[in-house]
Amino acid sequence: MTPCTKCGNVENIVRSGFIRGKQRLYCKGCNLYFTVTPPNPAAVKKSHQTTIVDIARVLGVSPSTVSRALNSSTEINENTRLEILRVANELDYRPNFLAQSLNRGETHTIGVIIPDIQRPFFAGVVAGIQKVATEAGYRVMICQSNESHHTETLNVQALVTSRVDGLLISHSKETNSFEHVKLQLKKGVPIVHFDRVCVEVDTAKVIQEDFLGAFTLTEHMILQGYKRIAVLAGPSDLLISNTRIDGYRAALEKHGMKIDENLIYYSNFSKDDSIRALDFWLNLPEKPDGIFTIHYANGIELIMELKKRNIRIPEEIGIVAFGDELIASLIEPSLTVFHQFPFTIGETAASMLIENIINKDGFAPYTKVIKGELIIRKSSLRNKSSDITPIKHRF
Amino acid sequence: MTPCTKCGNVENIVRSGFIRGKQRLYCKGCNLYFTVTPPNPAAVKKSHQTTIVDIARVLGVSPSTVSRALNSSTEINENTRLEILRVANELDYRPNFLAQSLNRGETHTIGVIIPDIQRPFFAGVVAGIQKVATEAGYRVMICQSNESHHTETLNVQALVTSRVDGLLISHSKETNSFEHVKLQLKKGVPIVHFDRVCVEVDTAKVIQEDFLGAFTLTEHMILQGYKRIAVLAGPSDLLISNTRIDGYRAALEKHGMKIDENLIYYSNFSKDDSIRALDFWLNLPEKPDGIFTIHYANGIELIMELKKRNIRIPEEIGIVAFGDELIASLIEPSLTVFHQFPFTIGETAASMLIENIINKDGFAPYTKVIKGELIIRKSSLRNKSSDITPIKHRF
DNA sequence: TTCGTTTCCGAAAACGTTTTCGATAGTTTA
DNA sequence: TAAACTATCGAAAACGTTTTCGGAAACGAA
Repeated sequence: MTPCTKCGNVENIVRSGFIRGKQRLYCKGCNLYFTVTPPNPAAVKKSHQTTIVDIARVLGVSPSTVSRALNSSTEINENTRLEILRVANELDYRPNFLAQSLNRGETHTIGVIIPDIQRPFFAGVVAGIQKVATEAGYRVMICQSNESHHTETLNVQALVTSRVDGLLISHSKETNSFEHVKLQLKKGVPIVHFDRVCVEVDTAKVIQEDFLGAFTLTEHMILQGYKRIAVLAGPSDLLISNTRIDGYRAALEKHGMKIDENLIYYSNFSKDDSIRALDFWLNLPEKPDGIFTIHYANGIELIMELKKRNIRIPEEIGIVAFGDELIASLIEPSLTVFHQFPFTIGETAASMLIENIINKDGFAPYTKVIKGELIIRKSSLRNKSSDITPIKHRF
Repeated sequence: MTPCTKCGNVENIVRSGFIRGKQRLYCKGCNLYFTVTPPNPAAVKKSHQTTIVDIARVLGVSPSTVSRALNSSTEINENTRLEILRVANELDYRPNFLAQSLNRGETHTIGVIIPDIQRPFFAGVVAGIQKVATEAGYRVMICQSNESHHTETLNVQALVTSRVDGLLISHSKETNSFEHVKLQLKKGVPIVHFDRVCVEVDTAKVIQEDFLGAFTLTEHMILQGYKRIAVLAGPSDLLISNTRIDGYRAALEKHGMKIDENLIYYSNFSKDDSIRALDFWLNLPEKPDGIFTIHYANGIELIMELKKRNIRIPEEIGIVAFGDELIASLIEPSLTVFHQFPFTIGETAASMLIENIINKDGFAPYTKVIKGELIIRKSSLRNKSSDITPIKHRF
């Protein structure tokens, strides 16, 4: 029989069931349970990344000393430091980020939640974020909500579970409750909103000149002689969409034009919706002679659709849009836009977040507005002399 | 004086220097060193995320039991499991990802290195990667090399330090040595290459039909009657650029046309380079009548430039390009392309990598080719009848 | 009953760092 | 020439999990 692992005796051994598939034994003398484990013939030591302990073992010092050398603490002799660094280099030592983060309680990672990385605007923002983050020694983890409220909630949870040091959020167009961000904010997670912000949460924010941009675009049209200007808006829940509509209204009011609610069409930004809006407007007794789209992509779609229908731009219908991309300047006719600077928005948001992370307690949320720029192109230009220079309004 | 912390005696105490700013004492009786620490009046317990230990304390069980309940182990009573889950939910418990990863030795995170997130192709790839990764329960960490070899190397290091479970790489156009990936591969880090792959490293790869696509585009031009077809290539180090040139050569050879090396212009993909190439070709004694660009963006640039110079497309010069974007179909004239499917490439690469991660030992690297598609548009179409259907060549 | 069995749980090690607190030898000061 | 000090190092705790191993009670069958 098998002897007891403690007393080595055989007679007191009784079997005591199976545990995890292995026979279990009990020594009545020693009052000891044990299982018989085959001596594990190939106890192969897993080849692993070299650790601080490896270095310590090589040099016969303690792990603490190695840690001190690596972190260039003062409490270490210059010669041992050099020696440790040499060995570390020799063994291609890389600190284990997980262990470091766990110990320090910070990951030096920031989480980003955007609706869709494939939209050039957000890609630009991400690039800006990465630039600033990298320079400050932060990693970036990106999640896409795909314009879904639910996915956005999951993203927030996933990033918090990953213990990111802070969160950068641009909400999905669906999002109409903000409990998921409030919860994290209450827990002390630094959060900065950008572009699609929400007012009911007290976070730092980076926004565009939504109101002024819309105002400028609309006024540009008015000065060009457009009489009935329609708006292709976004979802009625979306803040930036509403702010832009407000800018549109303000411009009309300033110039004493009355506002026709029929000309404001709420869409979900999809191409189908754009065409539905167009159909709706063209069936109106009084058709619009100009269209302002909240989202530049819809402007492009409308241009294509109008061309298909042989409606001349800008003679019969003029078009202006919020936002800009290369394609807006290359399409025929080129699209008048209120140009935004996504890269700058990303840079700004990232540096605000890092500021918040570093100065966690003393940080007071504030809002920063990134300036945009009216770019007049052919899709709206009827009267070349009157309005060739952008109007500079500042409220 | 201060009494000894051990014997409580006062007479044997002598001062023994300062350490970290605080007076240090020595008890000769006890042979004990100690420092006087002010009792720390406000020992505020940091408000922290609830841990497994918190839950354990609440219920009077051990942390191991909580862990088992959370991981739905079998070795736990159903009632205690439910109770633990209830408390965990009540306290809004989130497992600490860092601790989990450190313990398990895997992060469930994959690292992605791309040249530039702002290029629609790579944004599409990233979206595809994210979809597959999310479904498989993996997080994604994205780095941009900005087309710099050095940055790419740093990216690899940063991701490995973060202990990602695997790496997805598309090389920068500058990269001409691959030691940084070889090193990680030797360490056992699973790596999958996509698009801009490298042959000298034995990794799984996802590539496009570079050869066939170029061949198809070139043959299309030949069938359309083009006689002198130029190529705007990429950097001469870049593999995919060379493969595409090979496809071009093969098509010419197949149709018995001789290859003029003057017509192959190596560029770094920049707009300036495109225009330089055009100038070069237009000053040739025998000008080209067709241009094939390795990168679709250069095709767009050339169309704009040719229009500016009042050179008719495709009558005087036709243009085809590798790669596709919305803009290629909207520009006037629309651009004939070999369409690629970035999203599919991302999906495929991600699932190959995850396959590699899961089956680390048994994984044999293989290469997958994502099919493309010839889309004939106006920029090359001279003879509408002869070549209206894409040619389907499969080698 | 009595022994083999199963079920459920706790103690403790482990993951790789950083950090706190002491300890020791050598160095300076009185 | 002690006493006070400095420079440098090690031991051990801590971060929050998971996992291994063993203990104890309850259960089943002979």
